[in-house]
Amino acid sequence: MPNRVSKSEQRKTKILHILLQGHLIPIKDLAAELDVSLMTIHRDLSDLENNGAISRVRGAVSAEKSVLFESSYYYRSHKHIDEKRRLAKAAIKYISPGNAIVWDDSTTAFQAVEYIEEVAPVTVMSNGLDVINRLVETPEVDVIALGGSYHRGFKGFFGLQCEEAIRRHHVDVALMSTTTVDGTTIYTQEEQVLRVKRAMMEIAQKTILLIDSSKFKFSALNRVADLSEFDHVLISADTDPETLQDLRTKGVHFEIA
Amino acid sequence: MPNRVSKSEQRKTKILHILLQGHLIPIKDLAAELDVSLMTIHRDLSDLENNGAISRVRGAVSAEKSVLFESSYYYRSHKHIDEKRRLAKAAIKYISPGNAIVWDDSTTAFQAVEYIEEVAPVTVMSNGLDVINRLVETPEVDVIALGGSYHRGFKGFFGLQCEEAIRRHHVDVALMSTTTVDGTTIYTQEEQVLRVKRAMMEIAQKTILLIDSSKFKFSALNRVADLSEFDHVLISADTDPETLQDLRTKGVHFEIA
DNA sequence: TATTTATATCAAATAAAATGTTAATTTGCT
DNA sequence: AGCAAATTAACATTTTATTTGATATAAATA
Repeated sequence: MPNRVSKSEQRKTKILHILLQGHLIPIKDLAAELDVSLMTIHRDLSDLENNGAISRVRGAVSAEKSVLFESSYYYRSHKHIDEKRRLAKAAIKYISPGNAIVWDDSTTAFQAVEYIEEVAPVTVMSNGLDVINRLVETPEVDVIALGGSYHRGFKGFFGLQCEEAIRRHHVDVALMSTTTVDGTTIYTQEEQVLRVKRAMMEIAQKTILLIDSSKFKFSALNRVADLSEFDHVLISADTDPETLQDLRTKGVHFEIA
Repeated sequence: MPNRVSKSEQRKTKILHILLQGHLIPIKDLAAELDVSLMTIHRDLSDLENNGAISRVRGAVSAEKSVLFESSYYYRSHKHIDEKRRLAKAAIKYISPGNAIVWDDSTTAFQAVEYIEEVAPVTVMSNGLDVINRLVETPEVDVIALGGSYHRGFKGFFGLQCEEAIRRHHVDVALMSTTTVDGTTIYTQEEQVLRVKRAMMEIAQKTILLIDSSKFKFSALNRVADLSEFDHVLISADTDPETLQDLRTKGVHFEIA
């Protein structure tokens, strides 16, 4: 399966990368760097601005602070896709036909949409708009949307309404990812994301955490959980061996995918 | 703005029309009637089946009973678009910047997405997936998704979860449509749709009902409300004058759009 | 006002989706 | 089982939609 990421999405991701370097970047420089017309850059910037990822002043742009934590959708979405897909595929084996599953808004969990038909029929509950839109096309899957306030940066629904919607249910499996891992603890940057993840963990019989190799590099504000709280922790085979060894030393049980 | 309805959607609507005539129609006949290849018809039928609109037996198809009430998405969606747009546009004037609005999953209310920017910023709450997907692209609009179980026929979210999500809120305006009008009473075919509409009416300061001319022709099972319960009733100018006169005689206050 | 930046418009290029042909597979029947 | 019809799969072709850049227009800044 080839990469299905459009040129413009790739370009927007690159723009964010560039903006993360310096403070205020002239728009002309972006056009030169990415070798497209000014008009195209303007259009990209307009999209990014709509997603709350950047702010524009006349002639220049900068990244919003929240993007600095690599949590924004554009920043997350098109990196390490192969890893994420591998992790998602490995997670599928913990799901059985007839199960109800809850799925967070992470791009890692999203990749599981590709494999869900293998274990259909299932009921999938999610707060991620992309997940919902995709599964709605899959006849064997019953979809439950967790409502809430839409967050353009995460392309998902959050807030108290979402948390209450989660707690109305009980599911067999919770499948989720995280912003970052430090030691044996996982963290995320935004409180509302934390709350949703915690609620999902509470209502699930079995919890599965997917960690791609990029998650070991950053730090974030809010503690979500300890790795030991998950029934299955799946870590990408691309992860630095030292990191893996360190986790083993700390007594973490995990599976490599 | 030209019609933005794809050929295949138009064809699927035609297929449903044909199926509503007779009982069990041979697939070959459909291909001949619509002048496309068998393969294309098979693909269309597969889509319709996924939406729960038809059932297939080997060599032939028939419409599902629920479609007979014209409530299925395909059946509803591409008819009387101009009327619906006019109604939606007329309804916009009851919305002010800063308002919170709730919007049902009707195709009539959906048309209001075209005009919502005129009164932005607003907060829009809806159980219709198309509405949500569209408004998420509109920067000035805060979107609240009402979650619930996805119904493929209506392309929306329903059930107790949805109703509870509605009742958590209070909004300035509720904008909705109906399946049918008989006398001064509006009806709908499915109980879960009824429940959602009633909940929306309860939480709104001001309720607006949009009725296009086709709504006066059918009958349905569940009483939703009386026209007098709405603050504003907007009726399409294409409606039969006798019907309008009759409503006036019955003391209904409405506006023509 | 002069100059730069931003947006609108439209035509060309590119990408995506729909369609039909043919081949393979499945189904229902005897 | 074996046959015929129906369905699905695979792929080439066409059609449609989206993206892009050139140019024109408008808005902002100094």
